Amino acid sequence: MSCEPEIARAVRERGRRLTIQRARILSALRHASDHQSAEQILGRVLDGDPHAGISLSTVYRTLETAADLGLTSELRGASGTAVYEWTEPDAAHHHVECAACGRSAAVELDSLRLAEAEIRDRAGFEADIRHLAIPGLCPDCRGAGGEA
Amino acid sequence: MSCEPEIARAVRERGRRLTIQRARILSALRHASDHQSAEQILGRVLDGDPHAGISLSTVYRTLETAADLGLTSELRGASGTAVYEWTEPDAAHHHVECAACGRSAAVELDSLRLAEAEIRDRAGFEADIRHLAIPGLCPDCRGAGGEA
DNA sequence: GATGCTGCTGCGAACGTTCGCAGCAGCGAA
DNA sequence: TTCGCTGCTGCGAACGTTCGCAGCAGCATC
Repeated sequence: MSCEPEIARAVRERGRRLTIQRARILSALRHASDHQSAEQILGRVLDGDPHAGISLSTVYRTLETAADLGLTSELRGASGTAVYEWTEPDAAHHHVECAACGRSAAVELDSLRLAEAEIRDRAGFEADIRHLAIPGLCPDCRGAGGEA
Repeated sequence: MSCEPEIARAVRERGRRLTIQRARILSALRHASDHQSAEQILGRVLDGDPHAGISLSTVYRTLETAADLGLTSELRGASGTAVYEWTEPDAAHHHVECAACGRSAAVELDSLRLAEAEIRDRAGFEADIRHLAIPGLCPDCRGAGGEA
């Protein structure tokens, strides 16, 4: 489990170095079934090896680097705490997050491709809407009378 | 300038209290020409009256309350620092922010209304896409070869 | 105008995240 | 295999933001 050739290749391919810390952090995130906060990821790494001696700064930096490489993506929900997930290349998707209970769901939104075109036309910007956290209300909280 | 009847009405209409602090903070944001960070808003208030004695906590809380009332909206860009703007009720719009230089532009995106329907159909969530900060590259930075 | 309820405020501590720095270690070259 | 460059790391401080608490003050009522 110290190898993960896919990770190693992806990191080195773009001139980045593969350190033990990066391998462990990315491996932990990859095998997580859910979104993970930086602290949770560090917990998982230290769970596997309490002597790993990895700092939270390194987790943040690794996740930033990995996002840059397209391996992971960051979501900043209403809670304020950022969560991270492993990005399967073929699974472009978006997240809706309930403003009342915090639950989130993944949806693929074709209409956002139109939005990219709209943005290019109207503002000249090249938008990047591959991952987006959209606020809303989940079915349960809608039924319960919203957030009020 | 201590009155601003529109603000007073909007605040009281929903059972909130109109305090001097709220009036000053919201007035400052309303007359700002641009997005303002919490600290900038506090600066503007203290500029007008150095003895106002308003704390940063109050600025944050007021902005949260006002967002709840629909008077203001919060944007969390890539910079990490939240900025706030006065919300004209008829000017629903979205923001594109350049990941390279930080510049931002406002666009109205009709396609996002489709996205709301898509989200309702596929996830059952009632999405709220009135204000959204979308990452991207501005025309200048696109021309300059992007961020790579 | 005086009174009471309770929502709002200032303070300071705490949280999650980023930054600067000195030293370490991955990777290519010899 | 050894060496050197420089990208990466751990540490700790700093940043922007949120939270808990005790006291203050807006507003309704009399």
